[in-house]
Amino acid sequence: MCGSCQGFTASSDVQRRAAMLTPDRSPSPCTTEVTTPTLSDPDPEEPDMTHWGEADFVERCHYIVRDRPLGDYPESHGENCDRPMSERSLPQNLFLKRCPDSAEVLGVTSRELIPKGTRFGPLVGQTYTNDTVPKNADRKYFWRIFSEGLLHHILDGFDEEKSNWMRYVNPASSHNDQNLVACQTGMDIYFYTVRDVPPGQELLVWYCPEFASRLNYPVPGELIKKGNEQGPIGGRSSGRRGYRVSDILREEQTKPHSTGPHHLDSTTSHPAIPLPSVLYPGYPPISYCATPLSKRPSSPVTPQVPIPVRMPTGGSVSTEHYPESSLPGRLYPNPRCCPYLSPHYPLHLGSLLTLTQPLYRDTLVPHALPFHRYPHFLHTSSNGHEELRLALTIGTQDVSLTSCSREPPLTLSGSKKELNHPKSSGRKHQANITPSPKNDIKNPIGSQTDNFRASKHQLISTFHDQPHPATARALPTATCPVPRGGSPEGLAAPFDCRPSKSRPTQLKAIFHGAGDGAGDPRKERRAGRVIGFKTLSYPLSRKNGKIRYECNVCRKIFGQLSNLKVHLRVHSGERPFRCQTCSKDFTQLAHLQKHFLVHTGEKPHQCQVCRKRFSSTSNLKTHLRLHSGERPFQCKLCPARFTQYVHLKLHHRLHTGDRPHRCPRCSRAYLHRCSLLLHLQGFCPSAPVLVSSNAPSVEDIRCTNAEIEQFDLSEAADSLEETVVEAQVEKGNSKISLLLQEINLKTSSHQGGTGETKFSLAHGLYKVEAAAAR
DNA sequence: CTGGGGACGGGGCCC
DNA sequence: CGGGCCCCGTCCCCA
Repeated sequence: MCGSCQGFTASSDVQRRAAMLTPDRSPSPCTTEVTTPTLSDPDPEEPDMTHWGEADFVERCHYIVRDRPLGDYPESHGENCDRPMSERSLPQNLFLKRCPDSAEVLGVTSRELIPKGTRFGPLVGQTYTNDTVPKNADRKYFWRIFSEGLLHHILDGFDEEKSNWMRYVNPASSHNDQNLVACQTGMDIYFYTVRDVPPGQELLVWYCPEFASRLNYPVPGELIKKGNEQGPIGGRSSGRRGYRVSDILREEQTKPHSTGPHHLDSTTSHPAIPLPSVLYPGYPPISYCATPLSKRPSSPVTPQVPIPVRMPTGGSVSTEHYPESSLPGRLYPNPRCCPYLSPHYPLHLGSLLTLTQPLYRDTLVPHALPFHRYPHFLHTSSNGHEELRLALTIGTQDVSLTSCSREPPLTLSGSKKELNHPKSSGRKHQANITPSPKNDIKNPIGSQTDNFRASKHQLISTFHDQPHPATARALPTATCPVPRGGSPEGLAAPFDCRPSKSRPTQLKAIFHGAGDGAGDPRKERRAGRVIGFKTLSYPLSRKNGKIRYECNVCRKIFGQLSNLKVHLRVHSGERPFRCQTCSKDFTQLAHLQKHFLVHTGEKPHQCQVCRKRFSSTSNLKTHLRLHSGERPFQCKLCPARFTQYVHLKLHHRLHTGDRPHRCPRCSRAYLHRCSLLLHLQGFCPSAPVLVSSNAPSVEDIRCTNAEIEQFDLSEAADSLEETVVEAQVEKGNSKISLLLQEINLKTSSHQGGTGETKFSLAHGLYKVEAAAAR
């Protein structure tokens, strides 16, 4: 590091000093630098900076002081190089105030005048998630990082070897004492001086108003007031340091939370971090993402933008310092517009997710991804018109995310849906979830994709819109804990960001759309909003006094609405349950649970005869036929019988050559004459095309012939054939021709009315007429 | 080709 | 209303 850039030199002339220093936002090889004043130079009449928003500090801060490189400490200080990382990171314009007896660090003091509007940081510490935060963690050094109003992760400065000097900065207990404010920028925390700090003055920090608001903490002005109201707890030794941590924590842990639905995790001593409610499996983890990144197959898609995303495996330490500007080969997004790509990336699901190279894929696939489990991956740019894309790999699947904040109104045809988030300050955004094309084959129903994307994003947005549940808490005063330093967090409110119990309600709402009338299909219809299949009205009918719910896609009838809703996933392509091990998605949790037995090797179903075990009851039942001798699937053309239907179908192929009823125009042949007759009722693709509005489409013909094929192999065809043959014998062939004419007429009149295929109608009529012929 | 088994999709029903 | 359980059906693989 060059000498000219080693922090400030002692001088009272701020402007002169600043002119010698590095401009803001410019990467410098020096770690301690100060920028030239910007257009918004300090103004003597400038309003109180303690009321600035975080964006104001980002925009208007004048100077940047970076940490000292870790290897730099011994040379410059000549002190004990055995100091922990936190001490070695101290910039040269600061010094540590130590206890004379024990050399224990008591605080951080300015070595020289530090001008107003100087930024320190970012804060470095150990990163915790809900899963990785130790039960007995000392929360005194906890700093909470928020995203979209939700707790994102925790930075813990407790470990001196895994944190920087900022851990030693004491919290301010009054507005008068405060000279630093803490702001969150992106996923980092910075300290800004809100007044000139003369040499020898201790740095004292409190949250900026925005930060305090997120935490439901008092702003400094209120802090002292509340502290006075509360009165001392155990007295104050320094007159500045606030509150006895142990008392507060003890109180917090024994006192039920009075606000909101939050509750303590019964299994842990600390409140849990809100995480997506669906985290599956609940089984013991078995080597999630065990494959090292280097061994993963590289993507065939060339990354367009390299995004450095590190996903440490939980509790990792961030010891690097990250300039805001880009470095060659590594792109660091501007935290102001893309704050979520910070190197201090959240470690949620760190053991479950692995981020590899970014991929931009715009192929739309109606293949559901349970992104509501990873809401922290979806963020909106602060610029309402910008689009932020994230690319990542979940399991083995490459996914690109597109987040944009401007959306056209919702339409049925799969366009994007406007979202209203009542609790998100009017912010609107949408995320497009785009799995890689390698899953395209799973569900090639393109028109449903956008609908699904919209609904998924509603899910995600809902998580983001959870109100921060931290409880406002009066701050008692207390003696100064030793060692000193620590976050204001450690002195104040409990660490509690539980998922809201109201979440299911919100989840319900998002499936039907957000905003007015969300969740109410009637209101949705009135509002003219329809989201995919989920909000389509469903025809209702009554049978024996019970409501029957009909799928208006395939016309299936369900006795319970919940069954219909699950069924609709078949059409929407939604597969909300993902196996974290192999990334397969399922429509139902039960299916995922069954599937997971594949990974665990568990076979819970045992044959009581031979003790052989099976993973599913179905397979056990099939197996039991071997013992019972039951062969329910009999060939119609020979005495062969089978234990499984699939074997009968394969067997039927042997008889294909024996199909006596051949279509004179195409290659199709049938076992039963009635099948051929049905085929000839307008479903032979080689038949002359009739110019008629009722003429079936190519797709109709294909589907119907497939149905006829199935019917031909079924027992129903056998019985029907017998009946019709009997009718023919009794009443002559004219009956058949009349019957077929009737079928033709009626299918024509029904077509397009109910969505039934011609075959099903014809088949039904055929049966009716056959019964009548008897 | 047959037989056996594994895995999965989907619906019904109950709580 | 949603989750859990059970069941049936289907596809696929392999010996």
